[in-house]
Amino acid sequence: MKPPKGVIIPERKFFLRDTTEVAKDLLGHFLYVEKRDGRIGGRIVETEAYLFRNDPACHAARGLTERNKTMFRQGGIVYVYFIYGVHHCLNIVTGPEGKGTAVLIRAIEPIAGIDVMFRNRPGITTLENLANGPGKLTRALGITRDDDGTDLLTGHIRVFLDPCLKKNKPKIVTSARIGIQQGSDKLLRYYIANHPCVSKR
DNA sequence: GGGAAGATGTTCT
DNA sequence: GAACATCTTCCCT
Repeated sequence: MKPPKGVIIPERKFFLRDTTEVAKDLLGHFLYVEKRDGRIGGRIVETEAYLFRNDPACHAARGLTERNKTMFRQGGIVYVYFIYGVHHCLNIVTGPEGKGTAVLIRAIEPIAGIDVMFRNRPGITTLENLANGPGKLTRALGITRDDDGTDLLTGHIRVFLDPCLKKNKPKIVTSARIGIQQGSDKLLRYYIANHPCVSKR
């Protein structure tokens, strides 16, 4: 994929770091998908970390299975799973191979291919509601289990870094993760303060 | 604007 | 058979 003008292309080591660091550092940067309809995507505004060690909410916590095996690959790989019989969720694997940790992308601010996203989300009328939640985001971007295992450094899904954030760091809010029972006491959800596209305050 | 209900594939007990 | 990293619709205030 041809990167947008002025962005920085991350190296593999960006994703091989500590999961909570990656989850925070992804905020404000760009996520793009390029398929039949051209390049669509936007700015990441909300993430959650899933840690494996001591984290029962993490899919990898119960060991390697057919469903979660992608989570045990090296950092920078996309892990997509199907939930509630209805929705897909997009994760970015972090750490070295075999670690079993990942960052859930919970929301983006749409920037490119907005018309395509509206087409993918019939009935939605506002920009804020287009991708402000993990299931909504995958629907808007057209991501399914077929995209599981895509490498963010070479594939049709990419992360690009915004150089402007080095000077203007976004204000990050930390909170408990959403929609889980076990491990809900851990503060592993991160989002950009006062951003309209965050799923929940 | 908010709470309840329903949809429904895949994994695990 | 239950649980699940969710979203939408419907009805109420």
